[in-house]
Amino acid sequence: MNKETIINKIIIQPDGIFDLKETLFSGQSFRWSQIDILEPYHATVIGKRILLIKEITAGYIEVLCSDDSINGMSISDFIGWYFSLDIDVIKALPENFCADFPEVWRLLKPYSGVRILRQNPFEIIVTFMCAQGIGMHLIRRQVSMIAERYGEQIVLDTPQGDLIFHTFPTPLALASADPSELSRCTNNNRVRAANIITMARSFESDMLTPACVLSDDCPLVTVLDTLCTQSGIGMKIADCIALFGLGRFDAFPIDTHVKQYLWEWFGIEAAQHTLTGKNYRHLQDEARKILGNNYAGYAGHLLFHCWRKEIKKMKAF
DNA sequence: TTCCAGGGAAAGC
DNA sequence: GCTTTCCATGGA
Repeated sequence: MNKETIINKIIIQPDGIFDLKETLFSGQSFRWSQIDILEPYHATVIGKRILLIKEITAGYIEVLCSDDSINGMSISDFIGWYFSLDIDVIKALPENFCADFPEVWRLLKPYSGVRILRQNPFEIIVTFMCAQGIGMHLIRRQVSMIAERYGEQIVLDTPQGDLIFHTFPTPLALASADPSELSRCTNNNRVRAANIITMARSFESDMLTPACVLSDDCPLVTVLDTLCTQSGIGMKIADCIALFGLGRFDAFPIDTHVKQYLWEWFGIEAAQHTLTGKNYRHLQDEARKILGNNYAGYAGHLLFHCWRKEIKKMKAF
């Protein structure tokens, strides 16, 4: 059993002026959880290191970590990269966006602090394979159960007592999992469990990793096509993997909420029709005309949260 | 009981 | 190739 202690306390001051407060952990960050020690923290495990966010204000982020580096980067550099603090997607929107959609612009500006995290590709693939046709709550539960059952336990030694964390399982751990046992972690969905195992074996044998590793050089469509060869990964999930796990901020996933705001906010008529494969691509093209190409997915994610919270009045993130 | 939840794949045209 | 139908599960 690994026992970790917090050895680092670091203050990060983003270059841009983001109001990260409250919005930082929105959405795709399924493995972030609130924990209670003396005051609210947010905690997650990156590789084998534990990361705690102690405080976030408009000007800085205070971070605690169990090591002085992660993935070969200093904690400060890692945080900047991990939270994509270099991206100001509001500024990256096309010039005429504000003039063309003033009401959306007004609603969207407070969401500029929503960050897309550069999360681990394998973890994101598994996470979004768990995300078909079910609610956020159940997605989170599946990911937690998978980590608890197949990940490595890490204990954090704190003055207030031990806290238990789990690393996300390696591809090998899931590749060798028993389907019926894994299905207990996937809402008893055996097909999903089998798909994850098959994917993990592909990942292990480098059938998937080239597209992931080389994604920066790889045309987006090639990355997506490679992902879609896996059973259990369709177009939407492939886009989510590219966006949240491969740093492809041009990938634009379309789900039921995105489809709704594409019609309600931007008047794209095709968004009233069924999401067939052809219509899905068509809607992406239309969205890129409005949001620009390079950060279409990033902007879409802000719009996604803005829509859910401001219009649909949903509380859960 | 019914219907929805950040879809996917098989069957059908 | 594109569209419609079926599938699967938990929770409100």
